[in-house]
Amino acid sequence: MESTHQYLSEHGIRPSVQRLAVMHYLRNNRTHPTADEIFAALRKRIPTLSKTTVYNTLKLFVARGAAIYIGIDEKNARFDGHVEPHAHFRCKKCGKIIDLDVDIEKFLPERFNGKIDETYFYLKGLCEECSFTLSLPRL
Amino acid sequence: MESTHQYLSEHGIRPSVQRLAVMHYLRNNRTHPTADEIFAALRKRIPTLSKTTVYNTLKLFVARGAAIYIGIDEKNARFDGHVEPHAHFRCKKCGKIIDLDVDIEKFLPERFNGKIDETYFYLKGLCEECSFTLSLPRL
DNA sequence: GTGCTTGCAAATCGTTTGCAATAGC
DNA sequence: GCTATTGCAAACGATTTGCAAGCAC
Repeated sequence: MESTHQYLSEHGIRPSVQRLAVMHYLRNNRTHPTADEIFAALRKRIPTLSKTTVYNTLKLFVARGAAIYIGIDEKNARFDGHVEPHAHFRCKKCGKIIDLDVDIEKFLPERFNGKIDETYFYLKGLCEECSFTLSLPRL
Repeated sequence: MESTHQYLSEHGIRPSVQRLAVMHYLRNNRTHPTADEIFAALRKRIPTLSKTTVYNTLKLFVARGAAIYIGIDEKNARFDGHVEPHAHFRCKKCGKIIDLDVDIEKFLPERFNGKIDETYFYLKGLCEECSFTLSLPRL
């Protein structure tokens, strides 16, 4: 994988210890974390890190197209450091969010006279593990 | 259009002045309003209405499948009283949210071993009016 | 009267803002 | 030294909660 330094640089984002840490976390943990989850995870290595900086940094990343905002969870904003178009699935039992390869391009409406430049495709239901668990007989 | 009374009844929701008003507003104003917008609009006719009731009511509608939650706007929850699957487009200039007929069924992922039971397709960009306005020469 | 519904006030909590301290060139 | 960045504390605002009063059958 491309270095985090280089990835930030390609998006016109000056590196800092905090920014590198947040982006590295996003790109190496495909869990679609909340700002708070990122904060909790990085605080161990960077004890001076503040939640404000995590929020500032995520906002900067999204503005520069280096990360995407995921609105699949009604409670919290979630973020993804992989910006190539793809769909997200959220399990209603375990809460896990999974990336799905869906060719979103080919489903854009044919007759629409505006200009579409962002697409979000969210799916909800039961993930494989949770549907399997539910199908087991009660002990 | 089907009566609001009947629509609520079909979803197992007991009618009340407040519930009828909220659902009638949702089904007759396809603006995908926020709880606050609904509250502000109905307060005129029902001066005793409280925002808590609007929230309670919307939550009940979503739980019973009589309305859907729309997470396209990062600031507020929005609601739609039309529950047949369709996509939503939000103009980044004027903020308007438009319904789009997109056959969501046809682009569900083929190989996915979980169970999908909710789909949300959100598009963002410039609506027809706003892209036209932007293309005009400055006066 | 019993259970459901409403609505007020207060609490909650994710996120933003103001601003002074700090770091990097 | 100057500008960008960080981080603390306070503010904000949408939504939720606790609970007492009101309504319906």
